[in-house]
Amino acid sequence: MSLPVEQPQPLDRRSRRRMETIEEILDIAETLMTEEGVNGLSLSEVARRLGVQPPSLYKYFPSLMAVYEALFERGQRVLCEHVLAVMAATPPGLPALVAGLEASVRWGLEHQAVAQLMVQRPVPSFTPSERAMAPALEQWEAMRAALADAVRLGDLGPGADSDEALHVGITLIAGVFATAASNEPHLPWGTGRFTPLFPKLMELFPTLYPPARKPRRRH
Amino acid sequence: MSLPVEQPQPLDRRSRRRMETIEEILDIAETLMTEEGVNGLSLSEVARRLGVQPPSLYKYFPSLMAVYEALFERGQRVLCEHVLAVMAATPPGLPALVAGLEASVRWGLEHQAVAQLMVQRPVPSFTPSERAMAPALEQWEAMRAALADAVRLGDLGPGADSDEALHVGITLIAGVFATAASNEPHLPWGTGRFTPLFPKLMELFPTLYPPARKPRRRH
DNA sequence: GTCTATACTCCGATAGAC
DNA sequence: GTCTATCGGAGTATAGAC
Repeated sequence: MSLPVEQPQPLDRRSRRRMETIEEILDIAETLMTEEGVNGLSLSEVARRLGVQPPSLYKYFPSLMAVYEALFERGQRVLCEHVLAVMAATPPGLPALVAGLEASVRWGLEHQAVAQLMVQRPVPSFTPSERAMAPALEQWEAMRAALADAVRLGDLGPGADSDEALHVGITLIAGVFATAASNEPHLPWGTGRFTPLFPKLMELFPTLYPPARKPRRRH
Repeated sequence: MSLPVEQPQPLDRRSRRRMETIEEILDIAETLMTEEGVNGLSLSEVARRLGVQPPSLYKYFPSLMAVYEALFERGQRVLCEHVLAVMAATPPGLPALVAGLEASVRWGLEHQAVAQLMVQRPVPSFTPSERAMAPALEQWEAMRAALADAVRLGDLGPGADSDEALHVGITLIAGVFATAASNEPHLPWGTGRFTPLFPKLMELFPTLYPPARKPRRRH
């Protein structure tokens, strides 16, 4: 997805320091949203924790909404890279799909505040740009391709090569995320009442789209 | 659940007028949360729309948090009554369970703001009281009983008489609610990309808990 | 790029007259 | 039970000195 040269590093010390500050601002903002809710983000409090006066932040972000936008964009980008990497490291077809879905919901639970900003719309006055949305589309395309692979490899029946099957997957991970985040936000994956259900929920795919012949991956 | 005499009606005109005002305040608050987000609720704006000055509201509610509490309590109570009525009017066992789950998620989509207040915790400084929570427990107990019925009637295997199966149901409706509310909040039930998946998701129950013999309700 | 100072808006809540 | 007046605080954002 990205060539070896990610950022050509034409950055002088000044620019690099500036980017570090921006990242630091976003990290503080993320912590703050975790503690006070997504709507609890305020530039004054960020400035307080960063150790500067509020007006200084306007040298880095032109408005509060710009901070939300940057958080949204960074979240989508990081999540997408993570999910694509996990899927690429997993056997194609149904295993890759399941691994990608699990990686998504686990990342969401580890970054709950940003995840809420990304999937719900808790700040009505904020609407993400199309550019910030792009990684999400890329991620869904990858899962859509995994469904097609699953059909081709005989993991699932032909009906699974469909947007409907993708939406089933999205609905299932949304359910695990919502229940776990609301009821037991601090438990690690695999413990508690909801995240252990994930493997069982994945059985819905072969139920809804049964393959004609039995799956190939029988050792 | 309630005897014919619900409220003995010992209410004089004054008390009745007062209760009407309280309901009106809650209705306005609900509309406001729908428009501006759950956090967008403000007593000043409620007063503006009610046509009074902000201090007047303090004759009905001692604080903003008390309004949240009343909204939460009313939501739980109304939802619980609705779900229990639907389940009682449906054949017992798996059909009643599915009907109750569907009624829950449909009610949530028709009252999205209150539903978010009830299941997520978008206002960190607000914590509902145990009393306001009680109807929710009653509702889960009813669904738990429906699962037991389903096992007894042969709709599901013995493993379905479990909290785990209940959590599967909760996770599924949470997923439909989250995806539909976020992506297509204004579409009626049964249209769009997510709510039509509900019947398919319900197939997960017999998949996870297959009955020994085939279900009885073959006419 | 940081600061001080400030303008502006909004809110929750209380006191007290009527 | 309504109002006016007010306190006290929060926030976003801008202007301008250094």
